[in-house]
Amino acid sequence: MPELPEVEVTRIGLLPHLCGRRVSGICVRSPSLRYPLPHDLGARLIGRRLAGIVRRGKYLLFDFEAGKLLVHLGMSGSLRLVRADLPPDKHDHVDLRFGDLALRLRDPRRFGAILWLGQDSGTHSLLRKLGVEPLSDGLTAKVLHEAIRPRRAAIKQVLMDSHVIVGVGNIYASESLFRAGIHPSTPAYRVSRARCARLVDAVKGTLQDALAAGGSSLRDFVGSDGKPGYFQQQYFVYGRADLPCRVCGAPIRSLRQGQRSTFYCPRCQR
DNA sequence: CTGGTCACCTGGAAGC
DNA sequence: TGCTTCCAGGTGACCA
Repeated sequence: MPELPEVEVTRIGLLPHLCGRRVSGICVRSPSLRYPLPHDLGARLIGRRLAGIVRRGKYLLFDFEAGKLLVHLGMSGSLRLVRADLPPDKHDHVDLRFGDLALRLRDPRRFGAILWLGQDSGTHSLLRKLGVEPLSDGLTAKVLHEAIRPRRAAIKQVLMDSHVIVGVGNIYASESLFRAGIHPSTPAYRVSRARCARLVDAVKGTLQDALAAGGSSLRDFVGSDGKPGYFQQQYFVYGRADLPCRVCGAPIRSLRQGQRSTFYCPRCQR
């Protein structure tokens, strides 16, 4: 599920409930996710006050002042707030307890991650080489154009490269290219400056719309089923192979790029 | 450096 | 019904 909008919706949903509260206990039910879980999580966290939650790309950083807890949701992860006495599901791997509330990580595929970063959070290898934040002023046509100029790979794959731009996953890469009218197989270096400008607007617009769709249903975040609404979003092309393009009616096509499926409209995207 | 492929893991849907 | 195969929203490691 989680691309940037879902991660951000999660962050915004958690913040008002947890900020300023202290960890009263932890429960680890699985030895490892993508990486082994820190063995000393309890010692690091219990009694610590959560000062804030920031997002970098698809990483959430829980700021406990003494250090930061990095959480990544992988392909199938979700974070929910539940009553601490709610029995865990099979794939509920970790609880961080804040009094009678528990922040519960569920991740069936276990591609997610929890790491303790200590003080040097900015220099951690997972974060150091990340690209520009798409919703920040740092992403401009000029920046994108220069970043992709040396790249011969398909624009769709470069768009998903987190060392170029963070947070654009498989769904929103297809959606953004549709909005920009760019064919996903176009070699990145051949995307002109003018088309980079369209693409920048498309990426920002796509992510912002998804964010708005998710944010609009955040009311029930606590104790909810963990699906804060972003599934209602209507995609232009993703998952719509053979269906008519919502703009021109031509059948949407799909192809494989780097073992991922891509969807596009052969008439709207050149 | 770059681009291509693989691996990690589980579950749901489709095919036979 | 039951077995097999394919596919899934991420990303780092490894190779040429």
